[in-house]
Amino acid sequence: MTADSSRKRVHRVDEHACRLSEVVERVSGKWSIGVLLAASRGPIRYTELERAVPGISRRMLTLTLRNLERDGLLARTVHPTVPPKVEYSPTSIGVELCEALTALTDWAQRHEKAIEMARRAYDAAESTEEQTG
Amino acid sequence: MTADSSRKRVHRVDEHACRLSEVVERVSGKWSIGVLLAASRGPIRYTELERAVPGISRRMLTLTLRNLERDGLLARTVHPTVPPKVEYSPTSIGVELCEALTALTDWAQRHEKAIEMARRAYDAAESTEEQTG
DNA sequence: CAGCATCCGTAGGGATACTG
DNA sequence: CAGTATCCCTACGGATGCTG
Repeated sequence: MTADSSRKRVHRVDEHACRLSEVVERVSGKWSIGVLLAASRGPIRYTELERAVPGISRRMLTLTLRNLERDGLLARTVHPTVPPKVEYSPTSIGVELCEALTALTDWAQRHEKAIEMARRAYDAAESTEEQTG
Repeated sequence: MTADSSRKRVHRVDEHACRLSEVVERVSGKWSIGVLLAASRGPIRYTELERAVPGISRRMLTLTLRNLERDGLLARTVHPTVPPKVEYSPTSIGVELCEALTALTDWAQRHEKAIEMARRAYDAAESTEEQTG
């Protein structure tokens, strides 16, 4: 911490934040994580994914797959047979992303109790405030 | 990889995916990352945040701060002076989260070119398909 | 089987005027 | 200064019928 840096340097956070936001947006959305992880196991078919990600609709499965494919995280392979067979596999950068995401999973596991308590405390404080007013 | 695990075990992905989704949801939303990182520098005031996160409205700044505070990632300190002074600081788990997020930033930095190319390739393929049809 | 097309509801977010 | 309250709008996502 230099004398200069104490002058409230807001800058430089931006590039970092921007890059990070893009990654997060990539895996945000209600189903992206589920689909990505399910497909990260190796080749998996459309209908298998549908069962592997409970509650997802065909529409959302397709949309999510297209997005992941577009970003190069998943590869789509069509086998020109009848009936059609389509398989989704993780790409190398898709696998790497999953690995990077484990840092978040670890964090979540370490602090899930703390977060739960923080929420309870916050909500409790909110409702007592209403009583006071 | 045991013989058993080759039997397309879809299960167990779920817990992992679920935990992960919750973390991602926590930092998803258009402004969460920006605010979190800006505040992770140490105590910072409301108006300073407003400038540190360009483009954010008061409404969204407040909403984002409340969410981060509720999850215990940020702490809010009110100094009962006039004019009022409110400072936001990262909590320990907030700091840890930022550290965990660097894994994603690294990934993004390593592959930003590849992603860009994947997108271009995908979009190009899409538009040529339209021509063919 | 693996999608695409359509309709529709909700929640996230933008702009901004007002206030303790 | 540090918010709240209000209005509005669009993008995400759910449900479902159709098709190569």
